[in-house]
Amino acid sequence: MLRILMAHTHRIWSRKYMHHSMDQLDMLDPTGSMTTLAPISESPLTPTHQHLHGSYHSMNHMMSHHHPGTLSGHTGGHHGHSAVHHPVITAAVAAAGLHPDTDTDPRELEAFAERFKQRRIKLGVTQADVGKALANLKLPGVGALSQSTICRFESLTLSHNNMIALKPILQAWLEEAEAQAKNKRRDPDAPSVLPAGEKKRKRTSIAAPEKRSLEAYFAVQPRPSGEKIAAIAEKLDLKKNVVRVWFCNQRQKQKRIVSSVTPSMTGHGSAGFGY
DNA sequence: ATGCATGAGTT
DNA sequence: ACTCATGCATA
Repeated sequence: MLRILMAHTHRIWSRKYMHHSMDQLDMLDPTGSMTTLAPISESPLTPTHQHLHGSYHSMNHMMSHHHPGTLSGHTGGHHGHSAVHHPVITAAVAAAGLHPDTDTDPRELEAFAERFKQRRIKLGVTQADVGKALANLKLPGVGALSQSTICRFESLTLSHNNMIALKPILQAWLEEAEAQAKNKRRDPDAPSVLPAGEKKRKRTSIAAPEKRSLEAYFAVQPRPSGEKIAAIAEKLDLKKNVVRVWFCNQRQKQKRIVSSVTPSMTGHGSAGFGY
């Protein structure tokens, strides 16, 4: 939790003082009138990939998007300072038999995520395997999950609430898997054959220079108005939607337990500061 | 492991 | 138009 609080603090700090090194912020004017959308030193060799996605949209993708039943009981404020953290309240709740935040405690989540990964690997199971296995677990309203989600769970790159919702499910799988491991098991997987004739959608990629600009804008105004988004989009020569989504995703990132901003060292209990 | 995106549910 | 959980595609 200490790490989280510190990371959070740092984040605030960053946004407040970082512009000493970001000259581009001069034209951001988060207070409204944006008459200063002047040209910033942009790299002339900026490949624009955004028009790469012609029509990668097939109805099938929409339909096949099965939602395993949103298993989220997100009741507002999932931010570190819930009343249950108060010593007195915690004691009271504990006395009442209700397990307070033994389940919601970030440290517990972190500890579990690590144990989970170790034991999963010990079992010789991949993240993708776990995701699929969850469906076979047949828990109420629990379907399969992607490799992405399992990975994010293990690396704590999910929201606090998301982690809490997934923990019991993954815990159940782990126990089941280890139980069977004793009885020795193993079966070859089914060959995943993609439904013939499907256009794979292309992932639009935002070039580094544009990304840097977006980050600068975000530092000043994480939630730009539609108009500003449009202006930024035009200025960077990106589609408005791409910019809007970028900001949304950026905001989501901020809410992750572990801010993955440093692609360097990954997943090790020692001084793993995200930043 | 992570970037860009979708879609259901909110505000 | 946003938040949230989640995933395809890709580095």
